[in-house]
Amino acid sequence: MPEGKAEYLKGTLDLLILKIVALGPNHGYAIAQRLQQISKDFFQVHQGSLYPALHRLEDRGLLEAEWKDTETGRDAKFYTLTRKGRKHLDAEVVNWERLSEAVALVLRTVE
Amino acid sequence: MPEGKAEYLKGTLDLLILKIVALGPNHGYAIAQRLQQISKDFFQVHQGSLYPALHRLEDRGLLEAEWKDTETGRDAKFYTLTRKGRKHLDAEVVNWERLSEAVALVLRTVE
DNA sequence: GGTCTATATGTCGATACGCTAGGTATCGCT
DNA sequence: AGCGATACCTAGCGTATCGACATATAGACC
Repeated sequence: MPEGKAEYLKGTLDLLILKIVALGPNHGYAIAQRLQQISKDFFQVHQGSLYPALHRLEDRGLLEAEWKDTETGRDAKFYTLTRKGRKHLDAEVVNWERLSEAVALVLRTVE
Repeated sequence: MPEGKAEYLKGTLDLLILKIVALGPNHGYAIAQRLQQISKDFFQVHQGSLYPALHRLEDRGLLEAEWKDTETGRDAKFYTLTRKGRKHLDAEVVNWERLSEAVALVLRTVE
């Protein structure tokens, strides 16, 4: 129920994360920030959604993780898109386009 | 995992059902058929998803049910959109537009 | 030195949704 | 009599997201 806050990631989270990582290797916290920023605050990924999602994607071999220092000298886990992840991302993008087109078809129906 | 079949209703099912019923009162089985037809076979609502969704919407006061005869003389439960359901549908449409616009924003990012 | 905020990662339990797989019954066709 | 399509339903499973919590460090401010 969208009481109060109305953000719902309806299964698009994996797609969005993969896309952000495709822009360049990044760590979880920064991925969430970029997502929020690019989407003009529409997407606010909570930590309880973010980290399990990243682990899921890593387990499936779509992302690779490596501990590195950030610019501020702190440790963070940087994720990189694997070849498999790139393929999956491309497929998911097509999938999303088909889905949104199908929804648009239904919503446009007036008869 | 979308192996084999790739249909996924990711939380849009309520929206789609409300929209179909908004076209005119209808019963469950026919709603699923119209949805499949309008979406050019993209959406194939399984009965295990369909009926619980209808009950959910009825419980929330967004749909009203009434047993009536179909043209073929058989009983079927016809659903009608309530005033509350109409409001909810309108809000959900706006919500969907915002969501798909936000996803598009992310997917369009190239930098 | 102590406190606070932002950064950064993680887990746990609850909740909700869609799917698979079953079940019931009626109608029309062959 | 048998079959497929119509029409309704439930139970159990997997899984994704959320809310709340836990942990730790760096920098700023007093």
